[in-house]
Amino acid sequence: MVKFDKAFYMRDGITLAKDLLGKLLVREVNGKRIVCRIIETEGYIGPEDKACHAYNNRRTNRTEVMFWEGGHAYVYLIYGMYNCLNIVANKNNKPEAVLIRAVEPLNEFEFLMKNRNIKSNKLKDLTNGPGKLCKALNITKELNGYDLVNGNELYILDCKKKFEIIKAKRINIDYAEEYKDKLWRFYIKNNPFISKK
DNA sequence: AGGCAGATCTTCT
DNA sequence: GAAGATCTGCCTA
Repeated sequence: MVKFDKAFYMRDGITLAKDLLGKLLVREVNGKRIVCRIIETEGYIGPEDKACHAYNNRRTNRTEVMFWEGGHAYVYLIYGMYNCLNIVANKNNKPEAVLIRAVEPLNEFEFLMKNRNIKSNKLKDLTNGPGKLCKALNITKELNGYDLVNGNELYILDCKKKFEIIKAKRINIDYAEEYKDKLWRFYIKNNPFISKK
């Protein structure tokens, strides 16, 4: 299996959101190598997307990484408690990113359980949400700006497995006016690890 | 099966 | 000072 090169990430955020489905997200930490399949994503494309943190080219400490060229990790804290992992897309100064909303764990289940520390012992509760998967995979703001092309702590591998893609509205962006109804959420049909519906 | 409160804190106005 | 790309446990039915 092949690690993606820069060119894979240097495309628009919607195309990348679709193309990341089914690919393998790899996290190396504590001497372990955790492999997950990406099941659900959302595209955010500044500056015109009102749901995007970089709407109207808003460039701040937080959104800075979105303006970098594709292939970096954008990790931010949400609701004071949870981290969310995004994959930066497109070229330099095109603030676009793909939110990873859900993944399917393929190994190291006990490690993920321990990180999550919840009552449920169901496998599907481990990583079926953006905050959940970050906690399970030990992804924090230390990885903000991380280079997915050259790094070995977090990266993405190709996978040729086939599946059907469902398009849907993005989640929890009611403030985004006409952009809240864009079908920029994508997930793999019939996969049990979807975050909602 | 669905609704709700609470946890918790960075970011930007 | 308010809001937010969320999640969990507890409650009712």
